[in-house]
Amino acid sequence: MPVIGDVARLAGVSKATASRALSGRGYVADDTRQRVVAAASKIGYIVSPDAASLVTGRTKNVGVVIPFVNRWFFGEVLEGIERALLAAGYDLTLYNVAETGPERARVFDFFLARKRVDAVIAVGVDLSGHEVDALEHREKPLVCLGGSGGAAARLAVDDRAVGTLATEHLLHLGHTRIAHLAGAGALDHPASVAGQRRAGYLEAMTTAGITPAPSDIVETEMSTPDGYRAALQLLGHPNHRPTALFAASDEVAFGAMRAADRLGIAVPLDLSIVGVDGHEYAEMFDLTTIEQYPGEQGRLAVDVVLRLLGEGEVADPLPDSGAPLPTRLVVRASTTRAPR
Amino acid sequence: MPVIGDVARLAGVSKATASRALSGRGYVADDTRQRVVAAASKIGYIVSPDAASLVTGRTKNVGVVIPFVNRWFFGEVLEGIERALLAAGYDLTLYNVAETGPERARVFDFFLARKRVDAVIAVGVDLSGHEVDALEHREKPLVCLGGSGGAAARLAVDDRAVGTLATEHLLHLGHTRIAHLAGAGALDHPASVAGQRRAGYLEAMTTAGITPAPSDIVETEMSTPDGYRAALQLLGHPNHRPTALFAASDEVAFGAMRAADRLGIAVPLDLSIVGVDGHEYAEMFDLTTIEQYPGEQGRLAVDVVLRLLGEGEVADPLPDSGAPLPTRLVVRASTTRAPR
DNA sequence: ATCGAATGTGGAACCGTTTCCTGTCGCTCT
DNA sequence: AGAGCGACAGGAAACGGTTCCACATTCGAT
Repeated sequence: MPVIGDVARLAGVSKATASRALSGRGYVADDTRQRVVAAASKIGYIVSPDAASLVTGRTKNVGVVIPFVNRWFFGEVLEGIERALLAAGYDLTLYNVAETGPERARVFDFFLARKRVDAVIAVGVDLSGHEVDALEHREKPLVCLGGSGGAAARLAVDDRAVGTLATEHLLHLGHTRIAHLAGAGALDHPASVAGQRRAGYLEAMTTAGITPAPSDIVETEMSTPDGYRAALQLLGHPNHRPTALFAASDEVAFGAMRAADRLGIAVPLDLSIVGVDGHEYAEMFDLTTIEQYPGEQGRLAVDVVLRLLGEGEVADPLPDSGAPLPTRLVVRASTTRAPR
Repeated sequence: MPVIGDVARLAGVSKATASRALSGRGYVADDTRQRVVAAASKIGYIVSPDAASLVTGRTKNVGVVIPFVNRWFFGEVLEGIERALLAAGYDLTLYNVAETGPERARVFDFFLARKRVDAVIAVGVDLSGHEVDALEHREKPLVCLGGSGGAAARLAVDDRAVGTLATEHLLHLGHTRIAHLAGAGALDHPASVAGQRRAGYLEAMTTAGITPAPSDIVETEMSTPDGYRAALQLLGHPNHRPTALFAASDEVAFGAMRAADRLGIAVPLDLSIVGVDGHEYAEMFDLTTIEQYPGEQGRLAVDVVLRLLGEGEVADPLPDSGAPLPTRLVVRASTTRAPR
């Protein structure tokens, strides 16, 4: 395997000059540079990133910690991040970390603490103070996308407003008995995505002067199968039933639609359903939803990270760091006016 | 940031001994090791993987190239790989590479060619000879999971048999007019997953003495929305319709079920549907499917990779390298006897 | 008692880059 | 004409580990 010394010899220059010519830093005469580049490509030279980052301290690699890869939202974010990072010449090291536990601690204390990543993007994970400190102490920039606990740069949708908006949409349609399939984990972290959406729901209901029955709020994982289960539980009592349902995510909503179908409840005639995410399937299922744009969010997170790393060329200005990420209510056929 | 010299000094030993004590290679007296370890943890020492891999030539990092992260099958595989790699102390660098093109070439010629990964796992990607060579030339082990073109270690389901099995299931139920929603890309790569499943379907039909009408084979992307579109096209002519449908994947099958619902076609009364994958939602949708176990497949791929890397501790024996990965037909309510 | 192997430790070389420091030009400015 | 500066190139010192080699000790076997 050729090394830079080989390139230098072939081009008739010193290692120092070869390095400068290839990296584009420092003064190199134009024809010299050309000779070096030609020599390098001739013998198929490729720099050793290990050697380079050993001396520069930069690895051109960012770590992504993400609790799921197989939930639509997270998958989209991951794709967005990957694409943007690749375009910037960065590698992406994936840490799929869900629950708290020894495995998670190992990721933070061992994997991320090593010098292998220049920065970390945490998506949808509720970081402990200890975890944030560990990163900060190593001087690794940290960007949080959603989730909670991050003291650092944070990008997030206003999930409370999302919850309010979804609920108000149903209220405006005349519904009063509005149930909520709430994302679990809300209790541990009231600041979490699911907790915020639930808070927004409660706020809208309270503002409308309605107190939801406790049995009208059912916790569920943010998945279709569990949404199905939760919806069966919620809708199982035929005598008195909600006329509308705010599902904490589109995937939950799909499960609820399936449950309604199974129970012979017509959507939207007997039950209006609204979800959150703008899932790829939402259009097919005619689901009213509050869209967010996870792929774009991932791209944005990369923008911020690159800026934090002093990668100068990023042209577009930073989005107002405080401002929440955009969302949009898309009304489809799964919601309609409340029956009299 | 502490370096190994600091640890050595604090423990009163040489760098060499400290290194041996921490890595567990070579002879170190037991009490010496303890002193070194204590010193290391006291000052929070963590090895620099760059420095280590510079000299050893091993990075403890494997690259995964995968065309989608947001299709269920691929997401599951990725999760399985991640978990297994993490457990073995390896990092996973993700390359989300779909189409052929300059971006893909860049991944293979630049990213993967550098010394940053010890090996590559390619899942579901049809590798060109050039791409395989590039890796081989750098002496990087390559494990292919599904996909085609890999000359190297390959793990795969027998997708032709899967196609046959699914079709035979429908034939046994008395169906004769059996349509197929075929995964696209089959033409470019007849050896691809989708191409094999289609071949299996054709084989079973031919064996049964049936020649499917060309309009009964519709190509679709392996996604629910596109399955929906394709099924609408397939089932749109009310006069003569298939009584059964073999969808190239569960996700396609879900789209087809939705399309049937939309068209007022009852499943399974008017139309039996069988899919492939064992998708997380299959049970909820009562979908008959041929399960495969992508998470497990990912774990297996990691096993093979680790073995190729000479990671000795992996206890369980290699699965017979030629043998196809396991699958299982799971019959649910989406298939039933053909109407008379 | 002697020898060889096994065990334990340290010094120094090495991995492949980047970058600091020097040094040589050739040019412009005073 | 001499000083000063910018462009260019090379030697050598890092970066932070691992491992080869040499050397010292202990111990069991002959």
